[in-house]
Order: sequence, then structure tokens, then C-alpha cells
Amino acid sequence: MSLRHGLLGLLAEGPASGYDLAQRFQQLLGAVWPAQHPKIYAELGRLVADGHIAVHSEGPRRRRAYQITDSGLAEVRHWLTATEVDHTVRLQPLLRSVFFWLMEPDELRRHLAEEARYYAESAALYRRYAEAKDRGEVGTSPQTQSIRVAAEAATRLHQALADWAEWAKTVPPATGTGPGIDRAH
Amino acid sequence: MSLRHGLLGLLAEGPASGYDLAQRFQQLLGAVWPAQHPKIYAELGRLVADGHIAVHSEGPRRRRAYQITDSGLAEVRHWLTATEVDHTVRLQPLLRSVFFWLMEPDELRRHLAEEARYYAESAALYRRYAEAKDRGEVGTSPQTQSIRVAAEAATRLHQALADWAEWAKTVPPATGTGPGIDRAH
DNA sequence: CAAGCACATGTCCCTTGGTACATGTCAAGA
DNA sequence: TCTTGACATGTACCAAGGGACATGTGCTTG
Repeated sequence: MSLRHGLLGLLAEGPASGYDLAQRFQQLLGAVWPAQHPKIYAELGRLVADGHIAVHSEGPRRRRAYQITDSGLAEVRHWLTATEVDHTVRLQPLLRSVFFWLMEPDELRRHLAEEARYYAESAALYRRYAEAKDRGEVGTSPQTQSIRVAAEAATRLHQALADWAEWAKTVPPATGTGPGIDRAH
Repeated sequence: MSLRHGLLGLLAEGPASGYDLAQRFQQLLGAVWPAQHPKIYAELGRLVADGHIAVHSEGPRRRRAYQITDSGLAEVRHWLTATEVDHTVRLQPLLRSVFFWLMEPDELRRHLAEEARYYAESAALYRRYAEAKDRGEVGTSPQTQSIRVAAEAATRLHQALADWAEWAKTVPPATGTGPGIDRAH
């Protein structure tokens, strides 16, 4: 489970409440690992029970901030260094592309143009963040350094998908209008 | 749900049994959309109940092949053309990269080298398939045309990740050994 | 001072995903 | 003939994800 380690990783930066974590998860990891606040509160409860985090402070409006423990820090480090990487690329547009032959050529062209536009735009977004960071506009902490590296990955991935969609538009359509020949049997 | 549409898409190519679909899902979509055979059989039952597929033939060893219906074809086409694309990039290595600052510089270098190796190799794999297809070695059906387009996406994505990992190795490590300063409170 | 809004934490339920386990069928080769 | 292995289909259970709904709290502003 990655929500667990995502939370531990964020808490390694310093104490935070469930609300903080939900905001930060959405802002920082929303495009990669969506998480709803109910799941976050539930997982925080489990992390407390396992001793990986502890209540740090209670504030106004029932706010309860948590702090990572040595055990939690060890756990997230163990995840990072000693567990196997899952390389599965869960990407819906990739799944869709396998079935492009079921689309009308016109629709496919429109679809690819829209995808190219979307990915070019989001690549630009990540690129702007990376450039701002490189100009020193977003701090120099270890955390922002890592986010810079992640932003580079996001930029390259989205740019690759934008380029791919542009390329795919130039491929002669080989659309089939129906199921395979065996269907008539 | 994408398993449903993946199955319908594969059945649009022609009749197939649950066993066939499990094999093909693993081989064709395993790196993108993992699916276990129990889920496939269950989903096939639901698709029959919804009238999207029908039993095509029964064979030896309890083999039961299904055929897509007009309703099923309409359903998968509707999914392809009229539903919103989910652009979430569910990629564990990307989540991990946000927490690189928690790793020792040595471990991080080793990790990035291994990632670069893995992605370069898998990019080469997809590239070889694309080249074979372009030489006409894997047929010319609409389906294989689409798989060619998908292979191009896979090649570019994996190459982008390989390049990223190489690039990341050159970034000066900004690793922090502990949680944020607030922790002492 | 009332209203509205952002802050803050949860419950509930349904769907989906993943793993373990169980069973039956046929062909090939030792 | 026996055994192995590929073919083929499921059940059961538990974990995780996602959305709807519910509730309480304090600050700001008209």
C-alpha cells in the first residue's frame, strides 16, 4: 500500500494534521496518487496503532497534528530502499490506445489532438515549476530538491506523451469498423 | 472500470474464452493494466448478464468462448469516444522520487542506476516490437496497427524514464537524514 | 450579530483489486 | 499406466479505492 508510505514520507518533513496531509497529498501527489480525506484519516489511525506516528499536538477546531516516530521513519526508509519497485504504468490513455482501431479516423484525430494539447500544457506546467526552482524561487530544502527531481520526471513523461500524440496523428489510420471475421460463425 | 472495457475491446477482435482473455490481458496489457483470472471470469459473467457479450461456443475441457454483441460493441465505442480520459499517472517510481531526500546518497545512486537499466531495457523491448511491426513481421490488421501505436507510447515513456534516471544521477544529492526541524517540539 | 466560509474530522457503503485455494479436463511422455 | 503439466473455470475472502453524507469549529465580513 502506497498511501501509507506517502503519508509517512510527508510526515517525515515535520508534524502535520490529517487536514494538512489531505491538502498536501492533493497538491503534491494528486496527479500521481489520488487520496481522499476519509482514507487519510483512517490510515492515520492505523499508523498510530502501529506506532509509526504519534499525536504531536492538538489545536483549535479539533485539529490533531501527528509526528513521525523512529519506527515510522525506519518503515518509510525500508520501503524506499528494501522493497521491490512496482514498474506498472497504470495509464488509461495507454489502455485506450490499444483499442484505437475501434474509433472512427475523424474521432481518433480529434482525440489525439486533444491529448497532445493536454499533455503539452501539463508538461509546460511542470517545466515552469522546475525552472522556478532552478532560479531559487522555491527554497533549497532537501524536500524541494526531491520535488524538483520528481517534477523533471513529470515534465519528461508528459512531454513524451504530447510528442507521441502528435506522432500518432501522422500514422495512417487503420481503423476497422467491426469485430474480427470469426464473429459471423 | 477499465477491466470491463479492456475485455470488450479484446472481444471486439473476435470470440475468445476467459482463459484466452487472461493470457492475452497478461501478455498485451500486463504492464499497464494487470488483471487476475478470477476477476476476468467474474466480469465476463456480468457482461453476459448485461447483454454485452454472449456465449459463442463450448469446447473441450469446459472451454466456453464468448462473442461481443452489438450492445457490447456500442458500449466499448462509447467508452472510447464519449467518456472523459483519466490522465492520472499511477506510477510508483514517481511517488518514490518525491521521497528521495530520505535515502542515503549511495543508496539513491544505486537505485537510480538500477531504474535506468530497467527502463532502458524495457524501452528497447518495445522498440524492437515496433521495428518488427514496421518491417511487416507481425501482420497488418487494424488491431496490430493500434498495438504499434501503443508500443510507440510505451517506448517513448520508458525511454523518458530511463533518461530521467540518468539525469537524476547527475543532480547533486540534497539528502536529509532526519525529519523537519519542528520535530523537536 | 448573523451568515458564510474555510478549517477539521469523521462514518458508511459500494466497487474494485489481489491472493489463496479448489476443481475439473485432456494430452504427452516416462 | 501413471504422472506431469498445460488447459480451463471458478469460490472465498480481505484490502484498498472512491463517493456520498454528516458534523463540529472558529474567523471574517457585511
